[in-house]
Amino acid sequence: MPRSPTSQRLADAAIQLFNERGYDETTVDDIAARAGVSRSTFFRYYRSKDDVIFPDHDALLAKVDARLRASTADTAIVAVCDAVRIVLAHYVEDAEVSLRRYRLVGRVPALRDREIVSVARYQRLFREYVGDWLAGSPDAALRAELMASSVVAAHNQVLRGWLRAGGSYAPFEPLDHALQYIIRTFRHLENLERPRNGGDQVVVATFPRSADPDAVLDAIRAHLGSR
Amino acid sequence: MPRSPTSQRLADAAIQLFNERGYDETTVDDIAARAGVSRSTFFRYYRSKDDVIFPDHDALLAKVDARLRASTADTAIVAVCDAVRIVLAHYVEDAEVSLRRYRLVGRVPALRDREIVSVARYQRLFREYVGDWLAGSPDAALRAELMASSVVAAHNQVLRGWLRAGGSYAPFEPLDHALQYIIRTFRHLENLERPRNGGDQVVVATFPRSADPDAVLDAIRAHLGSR
DNA sequence: CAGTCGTACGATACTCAGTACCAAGACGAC
DNA sequence: GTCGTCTTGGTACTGAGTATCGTACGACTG
Repeated sequence: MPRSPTSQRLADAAIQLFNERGYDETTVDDIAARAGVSRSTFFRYYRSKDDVIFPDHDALLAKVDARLRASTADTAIVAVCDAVRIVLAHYVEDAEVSLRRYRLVGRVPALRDREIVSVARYQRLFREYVGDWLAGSPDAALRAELMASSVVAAHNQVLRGWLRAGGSYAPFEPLDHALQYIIRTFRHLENLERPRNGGDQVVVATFPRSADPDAVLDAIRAHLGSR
Repeated sequence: MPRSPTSQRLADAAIQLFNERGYDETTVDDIAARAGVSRSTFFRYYRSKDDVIFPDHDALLAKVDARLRASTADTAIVAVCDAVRIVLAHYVEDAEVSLRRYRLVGRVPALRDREIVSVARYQRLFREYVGDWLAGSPDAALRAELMASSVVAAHNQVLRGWLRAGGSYAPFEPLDHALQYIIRTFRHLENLERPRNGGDQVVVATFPRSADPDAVLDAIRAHLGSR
């Protein structure tokens, strides 16, 4: 859906004014005036003053949700990692807007809070998805929470790096790198949680050939932990 | 610091009214009136209307920060896991208040958002702490973000369970259980990240003896991943 | 062309959170 | 007694967000 011209003019006016005078120093009347419309019209297009900065989160959330539902991945964590790519892709798509918003949000605490809340919505979506997927398995809720928060954290980390660098590279390899961390991690966790079907499992640790034997023993003990 | 009587009366009045009429339907004037003070006085004790629900987050944050600085743990993740206990302990300490707040926050979106923002502050604190600790090691920022978010997620998960159960048990064993997940996980991650000093390392995968050979190959490939 | 219906806009008025400022009382120190 | 400080109340203001009404414009129909 192509945004209406009025909506676009309002967004442009808002960004301009926020950069000129700052966010708190800009009133909705100012924005409306510069866009050449009335205050009423502003609130018809945006529910609140900060909505003009975070417009399409709802649509993006819906897209992510759809992707999750349509996923054919064989693991919850893989499905979520796949879905989070959509989010990053969306930021990269109009890098201009993302960068302007990033610089603005960095200066205005109220907007930072608002962004945190938005991100939490994605995390919640992931958590519920993984929770359904794992339903019944031990510690399902906990693992769902951990997976969701990890994926979101990885995404945020990569996104922030990309934004700080001014969007000067394609951030998808870094994202995949980070997500590999997580996938390996949770595959590892699944192994930890899978002493079933008779326990006919061989546990092996890997060490540098030069390692101190005592260190090896300590590490093995730690690895086995409270299993 | 024992809270002043006026502050206490205001908090009580607010809770009462929020439960009677709902949060949005209660004005600051109402609260002040029921507490028998003026509106001005309310804003002297609480910066905003929702501050009356989330009072001592700043103090708690400071306590957590102090604990981190004083930590003698040998691993960043252990230090953070230790620090997060303070937070849970604080909730458990006055379970009454925690439970009332929990029930209220569950019904009021604005308060939920506010709580999310508060939690993010802890996460940020953890992230910076771990980031400093790991400074220089590969993927330090990413790992710091992951550790911080995981610890916070585990804490939230345990806390929510405890609150949902009406605070009917001591939540510290569940917390330790969850934190064990994380500590094992990140110890694992450190191992993955240590193919240095010559790379004279043997990589070994572990599988049930009954596993399908193709599945084994796939898993090994995935495990090696982008290493 | 005339009538009409729906939509988008402007204008006004209102509620309420949050800020700034000032005046009055309480209370101890001296 | 008086001075200074600390707390409170009162008053006025800004600005976000809501509700409502009237109206102009265009489209569609007869």
